[in-house]
Amino acid sequence: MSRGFAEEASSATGRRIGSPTSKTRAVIVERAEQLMIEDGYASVTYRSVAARSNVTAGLVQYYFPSLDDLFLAVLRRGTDRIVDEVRRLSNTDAPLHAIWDYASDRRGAALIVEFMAVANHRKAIWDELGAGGERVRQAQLEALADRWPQLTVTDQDVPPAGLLFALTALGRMARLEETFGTHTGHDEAIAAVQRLLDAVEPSTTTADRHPKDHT
Amino acid sequence: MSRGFAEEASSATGRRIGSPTSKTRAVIVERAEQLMIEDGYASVTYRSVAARSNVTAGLVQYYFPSLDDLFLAVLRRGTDRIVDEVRRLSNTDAPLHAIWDYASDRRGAALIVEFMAVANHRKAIWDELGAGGERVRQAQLEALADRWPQLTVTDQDVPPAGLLFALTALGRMARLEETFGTHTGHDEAIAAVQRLLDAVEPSTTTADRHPKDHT
DNA sequence: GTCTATACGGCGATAGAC
DNA sequence: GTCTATCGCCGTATAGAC
Repeated sequence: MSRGFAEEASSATGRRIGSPTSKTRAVIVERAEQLMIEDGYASVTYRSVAARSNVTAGLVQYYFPSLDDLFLAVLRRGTDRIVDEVRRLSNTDAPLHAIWDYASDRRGAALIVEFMAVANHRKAIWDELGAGGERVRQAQLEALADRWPQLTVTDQDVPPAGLLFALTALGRMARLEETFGTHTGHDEAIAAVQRLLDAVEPSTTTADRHPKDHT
Repeated sequence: MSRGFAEEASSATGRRIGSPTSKTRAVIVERAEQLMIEDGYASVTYRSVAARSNVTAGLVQYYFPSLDDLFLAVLRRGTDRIVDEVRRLSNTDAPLHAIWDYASDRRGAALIVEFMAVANHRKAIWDELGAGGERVRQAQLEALADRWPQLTVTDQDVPPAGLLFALTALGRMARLEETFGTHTGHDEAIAAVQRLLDAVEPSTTTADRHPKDHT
């Protein structure tokens, strides 16, 4: 799921940049993602990432001339991983349950908040986040559309894309609000979704559904 | 809609703090909110707020010993304003439409992203954001519960709180994703919501519904 | 290609003078 | 109430060692 083009955020000064395939570089991206999840994006500094990666701050800058370049790398790696996982999970015979599980993922919701915050006023990351969102949703839609004729959606004439978005919005927002201590209405709405899902997609496969976390 | 207690975020050092009723203070809070909406919370610095308010950075710090105190003041003022507005809007004979309009507000979605980002790893703001979310939702639920018996919700046996959350989640998430350029499924889901709303709450009142922005 | 050392202005925050 | 001086950390840039 690599992309094949660069599109860096840093200014076009004549500085040298480390190889994209460097082992050190990969470690830095991984540690930066850890820091971002644990302490928020504001805690991702050259100095803090360097300390976690056991390298110097200058070396981090060698691979990522600006912090935005580092955020972009973390975002891309994450999106690629998610698209792969969505493809894998959706190709079961319970695509709707898979979508719901993905939307209800806690770690995913937390990372998305961070990236929305980072991206909100930085164009390069803004673009990548929007494109990444579409990439994921299109992958989901593809898997869903394949199975659509076999599903018994009696409820309303809401097309697959609409149902996909609705499930995503409900799951994500519940997790988001939950994070901040707002709960009113969650149980009632989630119960309704579960009922709908189980009616449309009888659990012929695994018994343990709706895990709260995954990688 | 004031709160009546302080609960500051700043450390309990023995520093002097400006009066909460100061005119200068009110100007600072207003300018800080402007900056936050326009350029994001990361652009809210003592120096930038001071410049906008035509005072020195030191004076801003006299009223808000830490930046968190300033964010808290902006958040509280905003929540109070929203609760008032929700109370006013919900006491029409179309509470569901009012909820939907509120959830679909663009400015609201943008501010919430900013505050989620600020609050994510700062306890004092985290608490206030969660409590504020509940305050708003309870106000909405109150208005909705009053009219619930008169509404013809045929769809499923989803209780008022669940419907309230679902409408909020769908509207907010659509606006959020829209901000970043993700659109797939929005039109389909929103059309379904509109159909549901119009069926349950026939438009006996105003004709122009679903405004995209309000204060 | 990898990596280090150093410098600069802006930042939040503190202490204290007017 | 208002404002200044100061401190340590930050992103970023540069010059150069291996």
